[in-house]
Amino acid sequence: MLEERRLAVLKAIVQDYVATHEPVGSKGLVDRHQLGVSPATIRNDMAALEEEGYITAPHTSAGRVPTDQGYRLFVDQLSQIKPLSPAERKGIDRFLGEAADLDDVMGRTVRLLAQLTKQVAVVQYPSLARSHVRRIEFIPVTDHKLMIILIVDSGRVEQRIVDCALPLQEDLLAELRARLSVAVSDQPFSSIPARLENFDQEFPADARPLVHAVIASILETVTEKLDERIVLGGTSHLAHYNQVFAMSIQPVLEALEEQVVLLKLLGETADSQKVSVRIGHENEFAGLSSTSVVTSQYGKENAPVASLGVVGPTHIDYAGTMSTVQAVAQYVSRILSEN
Amino acid sequence: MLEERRLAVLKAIVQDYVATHEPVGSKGLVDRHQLGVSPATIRNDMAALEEEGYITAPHTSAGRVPTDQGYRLFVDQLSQIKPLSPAERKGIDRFLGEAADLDDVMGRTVRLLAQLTKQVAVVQYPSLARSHVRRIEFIPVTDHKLMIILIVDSGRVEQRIVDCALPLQEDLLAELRARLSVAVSDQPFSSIPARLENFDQEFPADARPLVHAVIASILETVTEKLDERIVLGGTSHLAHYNQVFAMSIQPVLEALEEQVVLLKLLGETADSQKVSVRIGHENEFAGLSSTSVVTSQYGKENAPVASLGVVGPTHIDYAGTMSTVQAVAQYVSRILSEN
DNA sequence: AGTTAGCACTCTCAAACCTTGAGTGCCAAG
DNA sequence: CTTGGCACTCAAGGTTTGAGAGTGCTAACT
Repeated sequence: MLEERRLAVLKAIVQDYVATHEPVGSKGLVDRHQLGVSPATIRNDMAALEEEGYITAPHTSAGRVPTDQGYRLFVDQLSQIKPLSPAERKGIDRFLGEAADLDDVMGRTVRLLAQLTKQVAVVQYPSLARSHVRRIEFIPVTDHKLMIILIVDSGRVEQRIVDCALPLQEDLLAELRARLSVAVSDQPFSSIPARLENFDQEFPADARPLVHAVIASILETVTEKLDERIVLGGTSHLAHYNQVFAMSIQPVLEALEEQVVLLKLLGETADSQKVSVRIGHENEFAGLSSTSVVTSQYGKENAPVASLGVVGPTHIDYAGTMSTVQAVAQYVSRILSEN
Repeated sequence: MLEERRLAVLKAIVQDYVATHEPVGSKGLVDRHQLGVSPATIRNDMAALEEEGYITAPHTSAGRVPTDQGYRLFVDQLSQIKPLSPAERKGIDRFLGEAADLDDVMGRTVRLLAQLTKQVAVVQYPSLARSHVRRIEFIPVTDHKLMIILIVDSGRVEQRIVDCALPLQEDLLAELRARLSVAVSDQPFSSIPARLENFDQEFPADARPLVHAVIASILETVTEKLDERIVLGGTSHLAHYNQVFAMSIQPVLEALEEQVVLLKLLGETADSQKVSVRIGHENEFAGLSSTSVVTSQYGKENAPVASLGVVGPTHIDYAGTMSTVQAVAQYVSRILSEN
């Protein structure tokens, strides 16, 4: 009985605060919600909630504001993902459906997410680490230079140029390509280092320099280039908080400029198809300690290839944002699998 | 005589205002600069300068602030590009010298520019429109799918996949590649549409579908993909102005998110090796009307391939910024020509 | 002529002060 | 356990005041 109402009060507080961005008091609560009790009773509940750390008062005589912990409880137990309206779904479908190549898909996705949520959107390119090599090709550029092209199943194409001490020999290249093809085709990137471990043993000694150079280059691509690509959008929405809310966006902008931070942000997405939410101080990075991050993975059912999401203030509309992120992730998954 | 001192006064005002970001008064001017006259005399000059529109007073009893027109005069006549210190040159050299591939060069450049100038940095990838095709290659992906790879002299590699109605024939492809090679190798992109105009005539009728598809795809790459790539960095520096100066960064962030705007910004760079400066309202876009843009082209001596620059407040350190932008552009040019 | 000192005037900024109102916590009664 | 009543607290907004910075003007000086 009492427990139940307290949760209802917390829910109402979060909803009101998200809507108005102003501390919410007991009077307003009973006005705007059918709680069936008087403000005084609500005050008692609020005192209890504050005691337990779910809400806090900015100062003696203001209303209450949810804490990170309060939002957490709200997200975990009190909010349900609301399905998008058919119109929204159709809009997403149409906008993303027009995309031509991978770059286009990523670009459109980030703009779409930013626009729908009115927040900063973050979209990661399909991760090489979780992709498979589809093909490998060589293009001799000059006598001593070879371009290696890796075609990846997610649609990405990686290329790299190798400098070789000795002139390239066509037949050797063909041989190398054939064997490499067998060795790495349709294999996950993560398994490639192991697969190429003793690869050079199959070749005669005089072919080793070239083989080594090529393998080294591939390994470099496979490991180094794993610093994935990320696109960002909607940063101008940040300026809004700055004015309305008294919070500096500098640290946030700084964090968003760091690829490393973004990668970790998206990388920490729970390994499930569900949407993941990190609230305020749950974020590892100090600069993001007053923001919430809503992410989801996309890709095949059980084999996500990357993540996307949005970064917003902690007083974000969790239900709406979560559903949008989830929907967009699903659409991107579908579009990618169609190619 | 009188003209000369007035200019000196304007110069001093700009310098002081850039340094302090506060309106500068007659008293402070004579204190900080050796003008050899009394404040009262300066006041007369200031009144004249205001009359002519070079400076303005925020309110009755504050000092003066340069107008866009004032900055313009300062940049054109009163400031000289100061050479970088050897230490700075060395720093640039070392940092950019480590770059591996084109992506790396661009990424490092934008970070470097942002860090050196403490402003938002904008770097455009070498423009395809001003590049030359170095090679063209085909990779059959499936029976009906062909990947076309364009290797560009600036280091970019463009790829595109063509869907073909008929199965691909190896010999036809080889033939096509050979002829295309002759037709477009070492030619500027801009000339390609013309060169491919009647290209299909050389082939037998039954080969036309494939030839058409390939040509269409190349033309598409050549024209559509011309929406160039641009990287952005140092946006967090914007937050600083927001706090110190009372100017909203929202419109600026919005403008910076629009590829189109950025492209135009960089595209308008004067066609010379010199640094170009656009001040305040000289910028076409309303969102950037309180910012200054300092850009320079980079590339070969007489054949620039793209532009880079920074976006900052109108009260930016023009001399320092211009020299930094110029130096970075030169280094990037050198590094690119080395490959 | 051009330059200077002197002076009255204007206007912003910051501090001090007051008032208002929202919201709380507690208590005693239902 | 709930509720109405009441005293209390505190932030926010408005007003007043004083100080300070800077200007424009005039009259005298070189």
